[in-house]
Amino acid sequence: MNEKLTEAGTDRRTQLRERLIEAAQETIAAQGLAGLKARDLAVAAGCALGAIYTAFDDLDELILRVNARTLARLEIALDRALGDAEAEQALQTMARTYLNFARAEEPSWRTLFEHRLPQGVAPPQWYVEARNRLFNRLDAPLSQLLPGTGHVARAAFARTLFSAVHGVIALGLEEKIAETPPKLLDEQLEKLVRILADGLMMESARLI
Amino acid sequence: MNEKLTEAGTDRRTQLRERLIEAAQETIAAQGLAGLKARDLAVAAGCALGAIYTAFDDLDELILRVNARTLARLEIALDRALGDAEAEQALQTMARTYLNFARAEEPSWRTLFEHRLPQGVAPPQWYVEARNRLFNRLDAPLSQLLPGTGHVARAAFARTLFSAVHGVIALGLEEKIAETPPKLLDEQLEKLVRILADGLMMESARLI
DNA sequence: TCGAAAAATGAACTATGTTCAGATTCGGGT
DNA sequence: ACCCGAATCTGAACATAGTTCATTTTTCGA
Repeated sequence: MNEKLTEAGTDRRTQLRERLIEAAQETIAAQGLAGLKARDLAVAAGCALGAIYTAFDDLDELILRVNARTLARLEIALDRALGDAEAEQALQTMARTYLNFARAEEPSWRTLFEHRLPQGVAPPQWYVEARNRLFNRLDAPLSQLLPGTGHVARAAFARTLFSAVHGVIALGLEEKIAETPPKLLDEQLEKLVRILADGLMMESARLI
Repeated sequence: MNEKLTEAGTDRRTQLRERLIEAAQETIAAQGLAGLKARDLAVAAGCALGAIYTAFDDLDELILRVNARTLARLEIALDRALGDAEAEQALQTMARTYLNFARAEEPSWRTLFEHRLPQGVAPPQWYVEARNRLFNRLDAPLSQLLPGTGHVARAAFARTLFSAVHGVIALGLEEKIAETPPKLLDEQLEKLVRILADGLMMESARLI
């Protein structure tokens, strides 16, 4: 009967969920969120239209699952690129890796931010946590550039830095036609991070 | 017969367009883009459902018109706040004003970035221009902080700065439930701009 | 082997943007 | 004042969505 809800399992229900997530991921990667249609999804996953709703409450829940996987791939890319570089170099590498990821998986990446839950519905805890893990990646380099800052303050500023870099990339890749030329975007992002790192050093010097 | 297409005019067609833009603006301001429904809009504007499509090609065009007005209000807010303050102070004021505007008109503001045209459709020229005017607001303060930089390079970096600030605000106001506390967002934004201004001064000093 | 519980099915329902054939309104010419 | 053609408006009908649920099919323990 009803197995533990948190357990992975391999029963039919779980397999169906997996096939649906897989199919939705492929559609989103190829055509973006707007290309995801319940009927097409059912065909791709080899199930009936109604079966989608036996595996998930609605498409929103499914999309969140796809987003979680996109976040996981992004984390892997960041960890790989990071290696051991330090301080400003680490920040540069992470920003650059984030840009590369956004370019390589633009529809999936954009879906992370495009998708909105119905008004008043909060994203589930597991999703919020997955998102926050991203910001933590910035903690190490920041603690080098801002020694002596408290953990909480650093976490807050990590989020701010991430958001700033994200903003530059999100708007830079926008407007498919008159998009910022790739080379220019590369340069601008590097310049922004350099200026931020310089500013952080001054901030740090000011405290001494 | 057919008057010039670019002329404002006050014929029935133009009045209908105005009523529709007005009604759509109110709906978007109150309920966001997702709250905009063709049928409700027709009722609000006092016309038949089909009449919407005699005034606009589709809802996308109407939404762009609403966005243009939101941009215009944002520009007014920036100009008012700016006055004559200079350099870092000007940047701080603009960032702060942008945040205030986003908070005061969150659904309208969010619609500026949430709305996506169908794949492959470019936004009309008049809309792109309205958007770009925003970035130009940053040119004056930047030319103080980065004297001797060329106009083109400054324009590019103005866009980058705007995007960074936008990113912090956009992600900071997200997740209605676990949203960043307002006070913290205020502080983070100020800190980011201060660090950027500091970094810009170092950048500038390096060139001498 | 049987029967009840679980799972799957897909037609039907709801909600939404868009179209279009017909009705209505408008304006100029007589 | 009247008519008629052009412009405009109308809303039922259509197309496409997500979602539901009565029915059918499958599963599996007794």
